[in-house]
Formats: sequence, C-alpha cells, structure tokens
Amino acid sequence: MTLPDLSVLREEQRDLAARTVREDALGEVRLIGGVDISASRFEQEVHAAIVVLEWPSLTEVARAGASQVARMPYITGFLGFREVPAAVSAWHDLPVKPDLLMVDGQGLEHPRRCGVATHLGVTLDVPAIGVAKSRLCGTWPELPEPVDSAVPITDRGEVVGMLLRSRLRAKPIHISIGHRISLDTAMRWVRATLRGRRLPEPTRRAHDAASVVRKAFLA
DNA sequence: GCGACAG
DNA sequence: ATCTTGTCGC
Repeated sequence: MTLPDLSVLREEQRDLAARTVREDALGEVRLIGGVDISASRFEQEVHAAIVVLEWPSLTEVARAGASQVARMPYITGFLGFREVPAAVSAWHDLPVKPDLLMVDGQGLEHPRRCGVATHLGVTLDVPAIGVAKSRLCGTWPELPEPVDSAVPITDRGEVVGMLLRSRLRAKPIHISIGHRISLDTAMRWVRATLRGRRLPEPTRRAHDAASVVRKAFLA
C-alpha cells in the first residue's frame, strides 16, 4: 500500500466537492442501489458490493461484487480513496444500473464536503445519498426520542446533513447529500426504505452482500 | 497543545 | 471495518 500525499488528495476532494450537485437532478426512481465495502484490518483487500433493489417491492434484481488490494490504509477523512475504486469496479459489472445509490458512509458531512457517497456519486455522476452510522463532523441540537424525529447537522455554519431517529432507542443515523439529490429528497428515500430497521434496506443488504464477497474471496 | 476521528 | 456469546424484548 503506497503512502498517499494527503495534500494532493485534499485538492482532489476539493475538486470533487466543487462538482457536486446539491439539488434534485434525478429521474423516476425504479431501481435503488445499496453500496458497502467489507474489509478486515488484518488483510490488505477491500471487498465492494452493490445490490440493486426494485422500488417499491425492494426485491433484489441484481448484484455485483469486486475484491481489490486497497490503494491506501484507512485514514479519517480520506475513505473515498480507499473504497471508491472497488465500488466503481462493481458498478461496471452490474447488468442493470440503479437510478439512485445509497452509500454506507458520509456524503457532505465531511470536513471538505467529500465523503465516500459524494466521492462515488460524482465519480460516476449518479444520484447518491450518504447513510452513516456515526459522526464525522458537525453538531446538532438534542434529538427527540420518538421514531422518525430528525434534526439538522451543522458544520461551520452550513447544514451538512440530518440526524435521524430511524428506530426507537437505537443510535440515530446520519443522512447527507451525496450527489444530484436534495437533502429533503434524500430523507424521503431513506424513510421510505427503512421498514422498521435502523438502516435502510439498500445499505443493509449491501452490507450482507459485501460480507459474502469477502467470504468468497477468502475461500 | 488538546480533542475528534465515516469505514 | 472485524472479532464473537449470550441476552433482552417484541
């Protein structure tokens, strides 16, 4: 694994951020894709999986996976450079392309507004939403207990995402714009695909799929 | 210098 | 991220 020049990568992220479309620029959504990467700290490979679900049944119609040697280690704030290449590979192997991507990780909730969901969305120029399980940056007011409560996440005076109580007494999830979608529309799609779970179906299924890809690689 | 820190 | 058993609750 090559040791990356972070100042160069920071510039790349600023470029990707500048090209991010923060408004709705998507057509009718009939297929939703879930993206996740599986990796172990004791291995050098990363395993990407994309599952394609039909809306509104949320039944799986396609999936693709890709295993690659990681180009760099995990460094907070630079996740895209580690995970996006394998995800792009899986994308090109899909027999049908989804109209919208839900990525496990941040979108604009990132110091330079370039989380993995934005990185992947802009790279492919496909509508994308970031669904993260914990915080990267920003602050928010107290989140009410009731399911479906949501509060804005602010970083340096800018709303970068929403904290959503997707399930009762569960740790809330972070929703942010990835690319070509508004925050409101992103929230609509996440809520519509939750089905009583903490994580939306696309992301949840992608996590399982990525685990399968890793097991297959190790076998 | 100190604290924070997606996956 | 992954490593793991039991345990609590609907």
